[in-house]
Amino acid sequence: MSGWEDIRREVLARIRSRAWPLGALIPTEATLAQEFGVARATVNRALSELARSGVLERKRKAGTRVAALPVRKATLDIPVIRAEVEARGEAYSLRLLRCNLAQPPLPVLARLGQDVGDMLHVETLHLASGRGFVLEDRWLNPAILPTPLPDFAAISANEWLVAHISYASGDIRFCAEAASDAAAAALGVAQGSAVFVTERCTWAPDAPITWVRLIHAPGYRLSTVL
Amino acid sequence: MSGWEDIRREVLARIRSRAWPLGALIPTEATLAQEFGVARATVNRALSELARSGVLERKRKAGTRVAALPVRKATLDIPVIRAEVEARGEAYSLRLLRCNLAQPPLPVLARLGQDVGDMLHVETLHLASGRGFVLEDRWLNPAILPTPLPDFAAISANEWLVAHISYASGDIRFCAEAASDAAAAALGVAQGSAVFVTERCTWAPDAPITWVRLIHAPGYRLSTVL
DNA sequence: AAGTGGTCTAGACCACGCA
DNA sequence: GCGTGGTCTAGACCACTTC
Repeated sequence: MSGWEDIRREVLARIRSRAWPLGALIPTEATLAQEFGVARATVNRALSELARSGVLERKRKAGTRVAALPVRKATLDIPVIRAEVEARGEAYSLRLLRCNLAQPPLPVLARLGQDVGDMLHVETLHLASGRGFVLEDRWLNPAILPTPLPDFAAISANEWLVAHISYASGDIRFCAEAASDAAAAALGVAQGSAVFVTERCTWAPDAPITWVRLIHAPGYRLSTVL
Repeated sequence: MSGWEDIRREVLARIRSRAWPLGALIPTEATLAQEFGVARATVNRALSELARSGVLERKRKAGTRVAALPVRKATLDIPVIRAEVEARGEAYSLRLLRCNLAQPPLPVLARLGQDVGDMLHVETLHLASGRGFVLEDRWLNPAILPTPLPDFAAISANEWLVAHISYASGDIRFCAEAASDAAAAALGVAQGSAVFVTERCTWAPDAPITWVRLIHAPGYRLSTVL
């Protein structure tokens, strides 16, 4: 009954009960360690976790305070599309719509921040039980690809990348858009339907890897627990 | 040069270079501690962080392996709406559109999982520099509210809650929808526009607190780094 | 300068989950 | 069983930040 999770719970209880009001300084790690009868490292673990989830704000010398305007931090799981489809108990398949070298449009270049000349343009339709699930529009830096090219009709670019260029850094954005005619046709929905769009950019330490836009079929939801 | 972050970097490098292939077992903490010349706790910290971000999968006795089908984990910051508007350098204001007791509709009850009778229905329009930014449709459990009621025309329900019922648990979902006529009118956009919708549910340990739907004006984006 | 959190160590015990 | 990761301890040093 005095693991770091117990201490975390107790600290949370004091915050909820207003014993430690929003914005207030709380006692130092050393003090709490003595009070709870544990090592300072244990208190540190509990408080660090709370800081990570946005409940506390910690600064050296300044001490630890209860976040005044809490920024909740939620963790999203971003699986590869095939895993996502199979997790729903549906059969996954894909259709390669396009795969050719071309000059990427300006918005893509702008997001990648670097012009590497022609890039490989790959369009893939991901299907769940034969119905359109996600339309993927991707630009790949050819410098990171092997020759001959992987067969993107057999393994999605998505999946090839995680298996071969794994663990790059990048950013991700989500927004809502009206489906373009082409996207609506590919997904088999009414043109102009509201669709959920994921846009991702990834870089190797030195060069851009890929820019990708995923247009999800209507009804798609992203969810997580707080 | 041998903090846990250095070890984390080195492990990531070995994974990227395929010295440790996807799905493979990696050496035990004790072994790596010896190899790197650090305490086991330091290796543990590095590997735990990598497991948290989805790069490694760890199990007692079974050991640590490189994730075969990595599920990237991204962290989302979910700020209070006012902070979000002000972070864009715009002036925040709000308009209270509705605040009355009523029986919540079935979908809301279903999500809350418990019927507490009439709930307080609060509709708020959040404005950024006078333009519609978010339309908030909220149902509150009156049992958690003080009497007299907080003045939701002065402080948004959103903000009142984080200040008074802070750090509850809940879940959150994001999706794209076509704006309803009422929502489109309130936000001043064309009816049927694609809008980004956030739906959140929060519970106290014993009773539901609130269900809320945020309809964001077109152009809204949720973003984070991977 | 001094106080606070961040990290590291060396050792220990425990909980889980394979065999 | 028994090997592995998960956690705890007591102590130490360091880095950052405010004073």
